[in-house]
Amino acid sequence: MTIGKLKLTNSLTRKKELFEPINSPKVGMYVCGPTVYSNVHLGNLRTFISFDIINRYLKFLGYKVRYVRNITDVGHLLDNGEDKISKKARIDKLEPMEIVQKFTNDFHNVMKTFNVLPPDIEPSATGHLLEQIEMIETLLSRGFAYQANGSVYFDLIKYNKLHPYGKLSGRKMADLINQSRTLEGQDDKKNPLDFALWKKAAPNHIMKWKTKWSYGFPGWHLECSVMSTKYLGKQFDIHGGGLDLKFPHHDCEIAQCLGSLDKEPAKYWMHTNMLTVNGQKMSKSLGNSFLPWQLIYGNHKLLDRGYSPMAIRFFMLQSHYASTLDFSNEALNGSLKGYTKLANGIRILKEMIYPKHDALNVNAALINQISKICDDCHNAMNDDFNTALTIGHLFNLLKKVNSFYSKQLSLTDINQATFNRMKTTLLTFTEEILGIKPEKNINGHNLLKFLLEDYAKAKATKNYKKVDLLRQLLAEEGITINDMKDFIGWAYNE
RNA sequence: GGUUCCGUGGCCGAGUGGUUAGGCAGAGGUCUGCAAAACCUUUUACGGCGGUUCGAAUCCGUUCGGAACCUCCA
Repeated sequence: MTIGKLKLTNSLTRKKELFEPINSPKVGMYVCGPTVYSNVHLGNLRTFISFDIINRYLKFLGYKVRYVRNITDVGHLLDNGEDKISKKARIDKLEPMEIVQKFTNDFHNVMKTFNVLPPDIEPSATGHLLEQIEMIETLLSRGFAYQANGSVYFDLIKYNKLHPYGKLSGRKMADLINQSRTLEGQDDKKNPLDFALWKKAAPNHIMKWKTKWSYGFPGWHLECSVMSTKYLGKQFDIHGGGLDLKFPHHDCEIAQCLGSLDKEPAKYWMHTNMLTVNGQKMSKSLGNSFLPWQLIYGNHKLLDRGYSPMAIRFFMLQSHYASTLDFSNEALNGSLKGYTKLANGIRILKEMIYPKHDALNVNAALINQISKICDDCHNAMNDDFNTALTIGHLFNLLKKVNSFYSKQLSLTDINQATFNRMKTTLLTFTEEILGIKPEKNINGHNLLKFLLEDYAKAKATKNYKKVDLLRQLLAEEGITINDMKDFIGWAYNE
């Protein structure tokens, strides 16, 4: 066996571990989704593309994955205690649910545009208020929470006596207490580190629900604990999110789950790294973030041009999810060219058929080489979903395909089984696992065929004026004509 | 200050003890009416210093530089 087993980096242990699901072949995966008070930006997109790959690859390996990705539609507070969605609703004079719907729609459009598969369940915080209230009650009854002025807070000092708080991010309570910052409206807390489970709403607050504690709303961390538990059980396999959620959000989730259920919620924690611009994290507050649409259409002052969604997806997959990825025109241009090369190769490969022949010239070395590259692709994905390395191997395979196409290598040198494996591997990894799908489709294949025949005739009669004209006309339609040794080929332009 | 991480060739970006990552760009070649595409060959490399080792980009120490988190963030 030359193909190994799946390993992934577990943020909880900081080690690369063999992936062993709790109830194989079932796999439960929870990923923190967006807060829908504005458009998702490119950095958010990177995270969701990364988990899309993980979802796709786990399914490819035959696991029965239940992928849950939430929509946060309440509970994210600003420094002054106002809810992000409430604030946007107040400014735009809209119902909070109109804000939520608008940006949820945008989020879904972006996901679809970038070929991100939808999750199996996409729960929202406001749809799970009863469950959240129940968890608060459990925490209160177990003594890990306390009421103060209509709000309920998680008692971290008490919790920390039983379970170390901050183990995911490597923080210690003593250090945290020394460094905590005083925020507005936190006078009710026993300890500044305690976080809200339920927050009493100010009179002008629009999003609020009646409970025995107050008219109020749930704290942000609570929804993820509640919804992951509800749909995946007390313990599930993978919990993911952006690196910036590791602390405090994910440490708080662990505290809520352990505090109410006595179980570690997730076996493996996975964190995706940040997209950077000139070495700095892309974020809304720094003003260096791009919207996906701006990148597609090229309408941003930092952009030289627009890039197609698949070129952008390819760009992101050329790095590992746990590394930062720096964003620049130069890097994007490089990826665009690489992507175009891959897309053209895929088109050629789809039309390539193994010829009928007497297999006399079988080249064992070539067969071994091709099968090794196919193994390499699997092993690269098995190594913590290393898409960058996988793409490297796919290009090695692509070279073979192109060599067969241009007849620099002959298909009669390999047997049918090798041909089939080469074809299946390249197509499956590119389209199913990496989710890179063809963007351009030529309508009017017959017309193209006719023009290429005409072109060939013009060439044969050395009518170069016509030859050049046909080349130019087709170039304007996005097609490059390639004169091959004994036939006329074509490819997509960038 | 605490926690975590990074520094690879012109650009992006894998690799973690010995053997070509890959893409883009550059050079040469095959092919070509000229091109283009493709393929082949090829230049530029592991921040500095010290250590471990037969051997280090990879391990250890140190130093310089950069980033993220500690406030909402994917």
